[in-house]
Amino acid sequence: MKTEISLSTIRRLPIYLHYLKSLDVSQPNISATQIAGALNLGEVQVRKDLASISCGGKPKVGYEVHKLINELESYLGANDENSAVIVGVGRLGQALLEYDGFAQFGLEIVAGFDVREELFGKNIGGKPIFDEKQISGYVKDNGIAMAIITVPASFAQSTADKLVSVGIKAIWNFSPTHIVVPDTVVVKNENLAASLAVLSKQLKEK
Amino acid sequence: MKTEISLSTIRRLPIYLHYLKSLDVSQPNISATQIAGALNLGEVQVRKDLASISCGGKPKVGYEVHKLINELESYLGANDENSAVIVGVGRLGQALLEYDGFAQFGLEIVAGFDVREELFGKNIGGKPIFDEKQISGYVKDNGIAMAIITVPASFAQSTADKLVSVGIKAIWNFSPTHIVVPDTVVVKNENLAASLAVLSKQLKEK
DNA sequence: CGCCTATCGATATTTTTTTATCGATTCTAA
DNA sequence: TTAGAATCGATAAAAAAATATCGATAGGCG
Repeated sequence: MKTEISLSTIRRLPIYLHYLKSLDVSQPNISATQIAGALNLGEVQVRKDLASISCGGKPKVGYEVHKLINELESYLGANDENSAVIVGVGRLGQALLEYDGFAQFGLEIVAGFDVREELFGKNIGGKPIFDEKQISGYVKDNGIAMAIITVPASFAQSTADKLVSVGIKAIWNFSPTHIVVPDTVVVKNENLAASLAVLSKQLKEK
Repeated sequence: MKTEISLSTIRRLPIYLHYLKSLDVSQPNISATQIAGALNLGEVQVRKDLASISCGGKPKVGYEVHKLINELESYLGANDENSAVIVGVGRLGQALLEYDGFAQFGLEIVAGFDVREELFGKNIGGKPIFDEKQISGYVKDNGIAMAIITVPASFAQSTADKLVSVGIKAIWNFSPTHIVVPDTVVVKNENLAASLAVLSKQLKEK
């Protein structure tokens, strides 16, 4: 199927992938009903989501688990632009550099950048840390398209501007501020405090 | 106005709040048009969102900035259940313990829990770290309703089960696994790797 | 083999969210 | 003091997402 896949669907695909991988290998097939039950989703929704990336299951037996995993991985991971850099190697930046779940999606954080001299040349999570001044060269030389911003809020927008100017096309911003970028660039503002506030709000509404 | 506020709207409220706070104090009023322009949203959407929590602005002049901030803060922060604990004091847990943006929403992370003895009694970000065995008592004694899970994936579900059993009502899960909880509990699964994968996907679709 | 059940995929319906339109209100200024 | 522009709030329309319905098909079983 080749219609446009909605963002809501794309967001659920990694969840399916993860769940399928957690299954016992001895289970060759799985039904949408079962997936829906395990993940607390509607079974029709699961079928629709899977229909958008899979070539289909069989009535009564469901989908082949390994085939589905392949299809999900190839959809999510088939991506040339899969390297990212981190700007701002504080606690959070370090946590992300050491986080080992990215590879599952064919993604890799390849380097960190900071302004603090004492970090230059260090290795964190096996990734080198460089002087922030070198970002431009590094990004251009290596054709990097994605960047993660974990600098203090007051530097977030200027960092984003700089990244955009050197050719970054996707930004994941963890600074507690909302950055604005040109339409040609994809940005996800991840405000942790705001997320917790929303959760707290949901809790209260119950 | 007292109609149910949609989750999409609630998610945008912290963004408005943050933006308003970033404004020059000398600006007493602001229009939906201006907010929409700065944040890249539709101006009607901004008006509708604000209408749900504010008692209104005036034509031609817009909204009063300080009043709007108050209204947003009181909506987002007026919450008794505003203390959270963190389970799993690794890099990410530490980063969150030191993160200072939560107070803005009237939220506080009050303690961390881990299984590693060498952490017991330590202070991180001014917050005490305890033995995970003490969670139950702590949560009950202090009436904590929210918990953040930053343990390795393989312990995430069991940690969640335990938290639910001691009375936690909202869980923010950072382990790269999808946890399932009873309907009475609010959960947000925050899979960092999956988020980056989605961003990467969006980038590719362009 | 023929019936029953689980499940798929497609289409239709409902609900939710976003966007557009328009009359009413308030300020500015001639 | 009246014309004009900016902006609000409400209602309507459109778009997107979630959910329900239903015929078709594959396997199990008498």
